[in-house]
Amino acid sequence: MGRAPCCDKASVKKGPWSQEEDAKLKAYIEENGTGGNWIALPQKIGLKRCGKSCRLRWLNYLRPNIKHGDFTQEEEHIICSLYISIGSRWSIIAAQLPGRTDNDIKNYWNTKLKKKLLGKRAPSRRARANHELGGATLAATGGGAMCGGGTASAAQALSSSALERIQLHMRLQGLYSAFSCAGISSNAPPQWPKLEMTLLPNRPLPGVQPTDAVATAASVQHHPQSLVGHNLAAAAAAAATTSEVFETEQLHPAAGANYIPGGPDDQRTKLGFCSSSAEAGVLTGTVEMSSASLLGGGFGYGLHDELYDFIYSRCDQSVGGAQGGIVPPLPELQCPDGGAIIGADEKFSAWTASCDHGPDGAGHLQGNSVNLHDYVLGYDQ
DNA sequence: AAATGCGACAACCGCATTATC
DNA sequence: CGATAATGCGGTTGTCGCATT
Repeated sequence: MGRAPCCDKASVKKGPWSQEEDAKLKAYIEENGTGGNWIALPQKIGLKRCGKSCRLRWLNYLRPNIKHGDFTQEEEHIICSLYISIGSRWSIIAAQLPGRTDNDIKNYWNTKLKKKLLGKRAPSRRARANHELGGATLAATGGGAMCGGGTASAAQALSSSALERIQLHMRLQGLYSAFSCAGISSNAPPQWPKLEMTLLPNRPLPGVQPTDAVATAASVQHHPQSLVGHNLAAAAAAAATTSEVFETEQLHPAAGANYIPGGPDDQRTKLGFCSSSAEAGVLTGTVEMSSASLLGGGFGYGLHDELYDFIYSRCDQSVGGAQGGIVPPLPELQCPDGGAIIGADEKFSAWTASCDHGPDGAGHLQGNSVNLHDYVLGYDQ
């Protein structure tokens, strides 16, 4: 026995809403509220719509203070940061962006931000070769090849969302390890994500478990800054916080003398990037984007700047080796059986292979690869 | 000018979770 | 405490408009 339908589909209208329907629904809810029963609501007001459809229409378009389009950089910051951290939990992300709906954010991510972040890299030669040899590829996100040799199921266990997050993480890990390789202290603090700064203080993340991507990636790198410490239960109530609080308490956290509202440092701080001065005490080296320049050292261009520029396509405006917006491709992901590669890139891998990433290899960049198993276990999707 | 491709967005669908009886 | 209903959520699809061929 299947589940009973929520409404009689034969007598329910589908498709775009008319102005009359919108007006009816809006007028009724503004006057009477939803009555706590969306299913019964359309009959009350004479709408031939499913209750779920009414709810969606109200939540996404008719309720007051809804914003559409024109996402700000701050909002992009938060979306990117949270997506990397918690994945496609759009309702949670939406709760951090007053006036935005989960549907809006989801669409914005799928149509713009995802391409911005993941769609810039051409497939590696190896990935192409795998594809030519019959290996399936994850073309949609520009991702690497699936596990080959009959291990496709392992890769299939990863959703595209998880893979996107892996890709983003791997890029970050690649940048992070660049510091280690350049002889910079391996005890350097975690650079990403610093959600403690990005999230509203009173808007913790519900349902974010230690097994989630960031926690996993962070823990295996001895990064204490995972999401684990957040108060998960209070999220729903927290989501009702005003945008003013959001602006004043969250997005302008810097109180130091160097803080310039709206300035570059401001933007970076909002996303959780330390200011270059703040990290100077630990990170005295520099990193550049291209593999060649990574080997050769560079100018005072920090990891956070790199990442910021990466996200906002500013590499071509920056100092150092980044050229023409080219970002360093992903290091490789290796399946547990050691046989297959995800997101391979020869240049970057060759470079990382030359680095010593520490004694306890599990979960670290190991030579030119990372054990996929660590990630598979960490994802819940 | 027509055909085609593509991006953006609104809406639907089905599953999971929560509330109620 | 289990069954059922209602709601919430994320993935997917459909449609429209614009750009390109």
